[in-house]
This record gives sequence, C-alpha cells and structure tokens, in this order.
Amino acid sequence: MKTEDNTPTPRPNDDSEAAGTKRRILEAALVEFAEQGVAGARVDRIAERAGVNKALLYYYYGKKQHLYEETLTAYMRDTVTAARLRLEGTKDLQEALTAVAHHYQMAFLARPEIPRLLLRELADPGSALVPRWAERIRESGIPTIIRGLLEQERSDGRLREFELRQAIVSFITMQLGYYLMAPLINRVLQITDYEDFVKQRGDAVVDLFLNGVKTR
Amino acid sequence: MKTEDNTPTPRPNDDSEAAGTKRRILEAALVEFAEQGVAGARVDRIAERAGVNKALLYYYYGKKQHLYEETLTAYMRDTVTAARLRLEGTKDLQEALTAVAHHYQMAFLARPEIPRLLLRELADPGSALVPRWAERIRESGIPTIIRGLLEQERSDGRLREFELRQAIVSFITMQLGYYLMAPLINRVLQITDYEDFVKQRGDAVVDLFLNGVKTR
DNA sequence: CGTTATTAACTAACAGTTCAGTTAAACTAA
DNA sequence: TTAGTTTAACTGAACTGTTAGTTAATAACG
Repeated sequence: MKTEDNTPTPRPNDDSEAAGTKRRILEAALVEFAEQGVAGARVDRIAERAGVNKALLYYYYGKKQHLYEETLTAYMRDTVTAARLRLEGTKDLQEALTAVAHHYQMAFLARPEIPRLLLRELADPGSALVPRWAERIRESGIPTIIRGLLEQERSDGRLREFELRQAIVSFITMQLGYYLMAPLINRVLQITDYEDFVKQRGDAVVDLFLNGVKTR
Repeated sequence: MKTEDNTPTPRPNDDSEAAGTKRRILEAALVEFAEQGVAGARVDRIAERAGVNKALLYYYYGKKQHLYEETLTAYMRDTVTAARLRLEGTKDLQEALTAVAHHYQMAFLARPEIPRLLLRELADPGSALVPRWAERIRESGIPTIIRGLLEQERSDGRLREFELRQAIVSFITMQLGYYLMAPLINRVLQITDYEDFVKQRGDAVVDLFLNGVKTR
C-alpha cells in the first residue's frame, strides 16, 4: 500500500548552518544525477560528495526520487524566469531572438549538468518533469512573444511564406540542439575549440534564421 | 580486478531456431534499454519480454553491458550505411540535404527507441558509444560530402558569407534536434498532429536552411 | 552419442530505507 | 546561575528487498 508522500520535512532557518548543509546535498545530488541518471545514481555517493551521512538525505528529503525532483524543479524555475526577464527589455525580432539565444548559452555553459539532466528526462517515457517544464515554459510567455513578433513582421511583408510552427521549432532546435548533441557533433566535425564555438553559436543561429525567413 | 570480456559466445547457425531466439532477445533488450536506460533496465524483464529464461541472456551475451552494446552497434551500423547509400544517388546540394533529412525522418519514425537511446548515451559522460558512432559517421563520408557541396556552391558565388561549421551544425540540429526534443517541444507549442508535422519537417528544414544560406 | 539450446533454482552483493540513538544548542524556570 | 527539558541536526549500524550473475541439470536434435 503506497501512501502519499508524507515527508515531515524539517525547516531549518534559512541562515543557519543547516541550510548550508541542505544546499550542499542538493549540489552533490545535481552532479551525481546528471552523471548517472536517477537509476544509476547512488545515494551513498551523493552523501559522500556532500560530506554528510547518508541518513541525512532521508532526514531532509524522504527518498531518492523526491531529492531528484527537488533538485531539478528549483533550477528550472529560476532559468525560465530569468530568460523571460531578458526578453522583457527587447523590442524587435532580432533583439528578442538574440536575447533568448544568449541566455541559454550562458546558462548551459555555467552548469553543464543541466543539458545532461534534460537529455535524461527527454529519454524517459514516463517523465513527470517534462510536462511540468513544458507548462512552465508556456506560461512564461516566451513562445507567444516570439510567435507574435514573427507574425507582426510577416504581416508587414518582411517575411516570406513558411509554416510558423516549423520555423519556431527550427530556431529552438538550432539553439538548444547543439548543447544537447555537443558530445557527438564535436567529434564528428572535430570541433576542438568548444568555448569559442559556443560563443559564436548564438549569433550564427540568429543570423541563419533571420536570413532564412526574410523575403528576398 | 576486472578481467577482459571473455564471453564464450556460442554461434547458432543463422537459420536455426536459436537465431530467432537471439534476435528476439535483442529486440526485447532494445525496448527495455530505451525505456529504462542501462542502469534502470532489468535483466529479468528483458528475458520475460523475449519469452526466454534469464540465464539464456547470459548464455548468449555474457553480461548486461555487453548485451546493451551489441544491441546498439548493430542498429547504428545499418542506419549510417543506409544513409550513405541514399546520399550516393544525389548530385546537388538541395537533393543531398533532402535525402539525409528524409532518411533520418523515416529511421526515427520507424524505431522510436533509437532517439531515446541516443539521448541516453549523450547524457552519459562516460559513454563509450558516442565516440564510436562519431567515428562511424565520419568515416561514412556524409559530413565531408555535404561540406564539399557547400564549399562548391560558395565558390560559385551562390552562397553568402557565414561560418561553414556553424551552418552544418545548424542543419544537423534542426533535423535531429526535433526528434530528440519532441516530448518537450510538442507540449510547449501544442503540436498535436505529430505524424503530419514530422512529414513536413524535412522539407521545412531544407527550405529554411537553403534560404538562410543563399546570397540575396 | 555429443553438441547446442534452454531452464528452474540459487546466491552473494548491493543499495535504498529505517532505526535507535548522540550531540549540541536554545529554552525554560527555580 | 544552574540544573533540567526540548528540539534540530546529525550519525553508525542494521534491515530488507532487489538484482546481476551462476550452476547444475535437462531437453532437443543431428
């Protein structure tokens, strides 16, 4: 009989030393889960990395799965909100696209674990997180804004005929796709100057996209 | 002390009933591994799916990891070779791109397990398969051919200035990226007519790419 | 017969989870 | 002040279900 998640999560004062420990656990978990996946991750290893006793993880998070979800949702929420904020300041299409592109560029460079975790969730048919993220992205309004900008440009006659959805998908995949497939792509095309390539990536994508979409 | 893989793999005559069993095992393994990943996959479950006793897996494949690699490499080899063959018959850039696009479209639609397995390998920092695939793709000559076609078009003055590698990466990611990120993208953009969308995808990608790359 | 194919039953180890505490600080109240 | 009480933070070790991998025996078959 599986009862609901009734973790009696204790609440450390956010400034106490305990809060630091909690964060260290989350940090260690992020790394371990990214490297090994949920099934492959070892609770002992997370504990060791965080420098705490294994039982403490259960004291704070109840169970492995719970710890995993906690780890991810916190991070995702922040990233999407930040991206939305960057969009706020832009006015035309090019600026908007560039802003989004640069944002994910930075986010993924700063935390290489994130692409891995995303990959793992995408691979899992029973993922509960993918729908949750999708919802969050949608309600962030980012896709709507970009779609709106495209529609406006089009009605101004500056864009040629193409299926809007396909174009948007193209932009997203060009942008995110590289970070996801980098391990494979870099080897196939023998891209050794990863850092540089990433730095150029955002602009290259926006450039190709806009040219591909404009009237000629 | 880890000794080398000394599996005494027996060789069933390819026409015997045993060959059928072997293939059934491989098939079951493909599904299980795609759904659960290597760590998450359960040997018992694979055996059950294949309708054989667990010990038989070990009789044929020695160990879980070995079975996993066998499963994938066989499939990958076939796919890449087939793609290369389709390229053979084409002459200009557009034809070539379309051929490759359509090929992966078909391959991934026919076997939805493959994108999942690819995702899982990409997520694994210690993947031994990613380098192997990269090598195979490189030696298939596909990237070289496409690069060659692009360079030729450019020297004929039909393409504008852009970084070749970035463009090639853009093409690959637009194409493969959708299949990898479909679970997320479909929800965000509310794409419900998956089949139709996929059918249009190849052409849309080639179209956007060529327009993005040509002189104006 | 012997080689190949297949199985039921077993085991050793591992890994998630729980338990029965310990420590130390914070908080009484006499 | 101090002795007693409570509570959050933390731990070592045990518990238990699971699972990769083994074995030894048997069926099929040429």
